[in-house]
Amino acid sequence: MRLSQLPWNTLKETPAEAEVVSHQLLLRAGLIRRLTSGIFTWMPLGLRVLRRVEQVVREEMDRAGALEILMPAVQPAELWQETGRWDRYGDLLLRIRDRHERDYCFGPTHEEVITDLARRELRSYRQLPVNYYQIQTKFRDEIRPRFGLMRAREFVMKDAYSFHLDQASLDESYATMAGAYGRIFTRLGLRFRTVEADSGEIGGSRSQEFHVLADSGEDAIAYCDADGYAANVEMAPTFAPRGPRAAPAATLTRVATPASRTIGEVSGLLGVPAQRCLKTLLVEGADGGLVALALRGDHTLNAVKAERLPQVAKPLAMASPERILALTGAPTGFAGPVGLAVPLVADHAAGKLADFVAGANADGFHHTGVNWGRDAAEPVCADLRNVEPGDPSPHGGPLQIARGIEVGHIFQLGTKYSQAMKATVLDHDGQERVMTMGCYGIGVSRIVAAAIEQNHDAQGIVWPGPMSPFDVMLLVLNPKNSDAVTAAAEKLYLQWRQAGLEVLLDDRDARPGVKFAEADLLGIPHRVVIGERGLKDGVVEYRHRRDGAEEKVAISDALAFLIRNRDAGAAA
RNA sequence: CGGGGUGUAGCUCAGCUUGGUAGAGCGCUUGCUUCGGGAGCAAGAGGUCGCAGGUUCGAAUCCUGUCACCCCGACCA
Repeated sequence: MRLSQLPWNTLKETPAEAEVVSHQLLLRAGLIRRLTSGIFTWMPLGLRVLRRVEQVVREEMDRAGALEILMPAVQPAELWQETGRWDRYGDLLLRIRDRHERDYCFGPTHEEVITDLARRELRSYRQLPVNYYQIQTKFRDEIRPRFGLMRAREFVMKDAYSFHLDQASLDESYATMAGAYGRIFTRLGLRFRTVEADSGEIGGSRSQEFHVLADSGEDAIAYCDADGYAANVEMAPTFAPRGPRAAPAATLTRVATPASRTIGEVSGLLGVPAQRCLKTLLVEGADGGLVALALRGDHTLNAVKAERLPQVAKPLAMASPERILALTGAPTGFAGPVGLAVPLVADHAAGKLADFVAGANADGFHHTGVNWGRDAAEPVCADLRNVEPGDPSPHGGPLQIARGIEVGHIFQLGTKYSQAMKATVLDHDGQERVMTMGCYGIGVSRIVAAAIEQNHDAQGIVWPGPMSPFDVMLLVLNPKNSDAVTAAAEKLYLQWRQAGLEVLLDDRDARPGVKFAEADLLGIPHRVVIGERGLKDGVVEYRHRRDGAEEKVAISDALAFLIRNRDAGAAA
């Protein structure tokens, strides 16, 4: 493609509406344009990125035996009423009415459509298993679209649905998909982690998320490189510290701690590290009373875990200051286990504390030298806290915590939809059997944003080779000044393309500085500069976008050199 | 939906408090000079100041309504 033929507008300044880097750079590099909140146009260069991602996804899905179809974007309400989601899905569903006053929605997902298709098409167990997929535009009417492509309302998604006679077959396809997903993100050149997701709903159902690692990610992931464990921080369990609790050594003492409500303040005032302070949180109980949750001062409460306690009301709700005052006789910040008249559950780590500091249930007072079993009842212990870096994983290795952007999710649906929609086949014995389903999604357009979040610098985007809009950017310096340079550039452009390289030729009559700056902004990994200077010596200058080191390459060697570098980048 | 903020040229923003009919930088057009990291000079084009009412001799500016967008929260594969 020739830049001289392309109306390509870059922005030197950051548009005010863009909050995150990926959004800023996508706009500045002229890859997308916003039409309205959460809805974007893909510009020529941006669309090439999207298409490359799609292509990798498509190839790996095909390789894994999935069958590509394309379902309608607009879906009739009747199907959604069958599964009950017409009412349950809520405002996320964009509803449309046609001229006959019939209700439709713009599909936010396609379980209903695919299950309807399956019940019509699939009749015999001999046709199973089957895995259909599509790459489609979806619409979810997000309450608050934000972060550009990261949480857009209209977005491109690859969704796949598999149908099986039994769980064993589903397990097999699920594993195949997990493998395919790993290959997809690896091929795209992204650093990612596969994490175990919530599998609480139906017994036996499994679910894994694929996260691109980036500091700006919305999800926190705990992982261990040593043993391969990875999970969403909400899901990662913590374990009781090994060994017995230290024996009480200090005496229970009431100390004045005026206006010290936070662990930080109390710890600072008394000179006791936060690890030896007890954080006593009061929450609404399932029976209408209050429940105390005790954590070590340096730990934080995990709401998901807390909600699993039978004593605790769902959803988790902190007690109001009024109820805390009524119970403890003190404002918030002074609660403690000594003499507290409500059930108490301690985190495993908090339960191992001895001679610790805790609130005295009196305004402006704490206790030091508190000990379980002596000053307060021996606590019921449970896993209540978020994992911290360095905590052991379930496999034993030390955990690290990183932020991630969810770009893929696979899960076993079971018979949730097939049951509701009576999607059955005849089994070997001629009996009707409800099919078991799996469901596998990839946020294709979100991958584009995630890739930028993970790969950028002060100059602009640094595309991973496989998803760059072009393999090579050929930058011609001052073409107007030299017919020889122009001729040499044209020759290379033709030759390289014939050899299968995708080349973006900057043949514009623009100043070199502009070309360099815009090339960096666009972020094509391999940049070749051809100018009068080098041409005299028969060389062009090569620079890799990420490394930044320039090297001169003989024009005659350039093609082989580029192909080698491109393939090395794709393999890495 | 609750809270906050912003709508002025393609983009980033000033002007609004204290009403007098619109500005800067970037971008765009033309010319000259320049030409290896977002050039310089000169001359231009471009805005019913989101929209609708109202107050006023006069409204970008004050008032009311409305729409859009952004941020925080709740919510959410």
